[in-house]
Parts: sequence; structure tokens; C-alpha cells
Amino acid sequence: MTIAKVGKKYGITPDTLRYYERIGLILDVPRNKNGIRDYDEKSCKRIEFIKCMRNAGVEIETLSKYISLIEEGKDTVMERKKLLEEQRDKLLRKQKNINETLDRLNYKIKLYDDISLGKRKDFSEE
Amino acid sequence: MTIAKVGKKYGITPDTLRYYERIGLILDVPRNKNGIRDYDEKSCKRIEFIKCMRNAGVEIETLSKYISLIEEGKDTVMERKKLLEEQRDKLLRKQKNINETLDRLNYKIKLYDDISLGKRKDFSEE
DNA sequence: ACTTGACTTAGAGCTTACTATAAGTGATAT
DNA sequence: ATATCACTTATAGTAAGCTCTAAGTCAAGT
Repeated sequence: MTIAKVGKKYGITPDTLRYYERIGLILDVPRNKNGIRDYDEKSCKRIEFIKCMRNAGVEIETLSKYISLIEEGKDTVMERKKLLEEQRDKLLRKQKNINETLDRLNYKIKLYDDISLGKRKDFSEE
Repeated sequence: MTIAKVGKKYGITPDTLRYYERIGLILDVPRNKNGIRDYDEKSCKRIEFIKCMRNAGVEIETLSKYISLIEEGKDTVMERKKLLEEQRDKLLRKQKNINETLDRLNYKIKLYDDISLGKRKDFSEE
């Protein structure tokens, strides 16, 4: 699978895929006889994983660390688990922030609705 | 209220508060006779709002736009509502991404638990 | 033969959001 | 008086994560 197709499949530009490879986030991408990348299933799976984590804002450095731990083998199993737990906790905090902000936005949107229904005048504070 | 105290209260450094003011995110901060900022309640409320939005990842440019619309007066009420709705939708998408990633992390953490309980061998894919 | 188009590399540039530095002012404590 | 400390400004630097440019290779179509 070419870089363009993989990019389209996962919504990542070829530039970004090459960048991820350059910094060691994606390893062992197969090449054809002309040196052109020909992603196999293992690479695609890793890309899909990275895409999912990046979508949630997990940092590249964290993902690099996790990938290195996998490369180091079974001795790092517990360290890998700890890393994932830390990321889960980070995401839970992020989720909480987003929920608070959503509540606030919904409240304000309702106030604006009230204005448009003539139930309320403009409010000066934001 | 001095910049240091406001900073402490909302968890924002004085540098960042000055930066926000410089780019027009916080307007009309009162000063004492020596030119030193003396934040009033209106400024504090705005800072608290900005902090909440920034915590959820709402962009500074978007907040600037929203603040300008408020400054422009009541004619912009519907435009402000539209802006807030767009941000709400963005946050809902973000929330969805985070939930998906959390599910995935929890699944993987469970696999690692199984390994430590001897129920499973290390899995090579991440 | 030649152009088109997708790929390759190395490296520079960009965007967002701060964060730090340098130089200076003014009030207060010793 | 002089040192300390919190503030002030303008401007430069940093970090993360891409994104773009330039120069080149190769295979396939006209």
C-alpha cells in the first residue's frame, strides 16, 4: 500500500507519515525495489493506533516512548501498562474539562436563544 | 488585584496574562497611579471565562473573535451564538474522540493485567 | 524521446501558545 | 541611601507538531 493510499485511508498526509517515520514513531516500513514505501498490515495497524491516540491529543513523545518499550520486549510489560494508565488519567481529566466547558457553552447558547425570543436583553458580560 | 494574585487565583502566569492583554483577549484592565495593573471584577470574570475555554482547548483566535463581537454590541448577538455553537460542536467531536481512545486504552490495560495474572502472553502488536 | 505524476530525501518554514530576557520604574524595608 | 521586590515594557526564544520546498528518481503513457 502506497503512502498516498495509507494517508487517505487514515486521514494523515504523506508528509506527516514520513515525519512520523523520521522521528521513530513508525518503524520497519517495507519498501519496494525502487525504495518506495509499501505499507504492510503491521504498519497500517500501528498507524491506525497512532491516529487514534493523536486524535485524543496523546503526545508524540509519549507514543514514541510506548513504541520503544514494545521494541524492548516483554520485560517492559508493566512499564507499558503504567504509561497507558497515565494517559488514561490524562484523558479523564481532559474529558472533565471539556464537559465543564460544554455545560457553560450550552448555558450561554440558551441565553442567546432567550434574547432572540425577546425574553431577555443582551448581557454585557461574556 | 495585582497580576500575581490573579495569576495564582486562576492558575495562569503573569506572563500569560500580559500576553492575553497584548493580543486583545483581555481589554480595559484598570491601572493604579503607577501604571500597575489592578484587575477589577469584570476583568477577573473574563479571565475565568478564558481559562475555562482554554482548558478545553478552545483557540485563542476564536476567543478573540468572540470578545470583539461582544465589543461591537447587540447587533452581533446571533453571530456570537453561532460562534459558541460551532465551539460546542467542536468539543462534542473532541469528546467523542477521547471516549473512543479511553475505551481503547482501557482494553489494552486489561490485556496487560491479564499478562500479569499469567492468563496471557505478551502481545506483539501494540 | 519526452512528459506526467507519484514517489524519494534533506532541510527550512510555519502555527499556536506561550515563556523568557533585558532594561527600567517605583514603593517599601534596613 | 540603598537594596529588595514586584511590577512595567518590548522583543526574542521555545516547544510541539506539522507542512512546505527544492532537487531528484523512476515508471508509465503519448
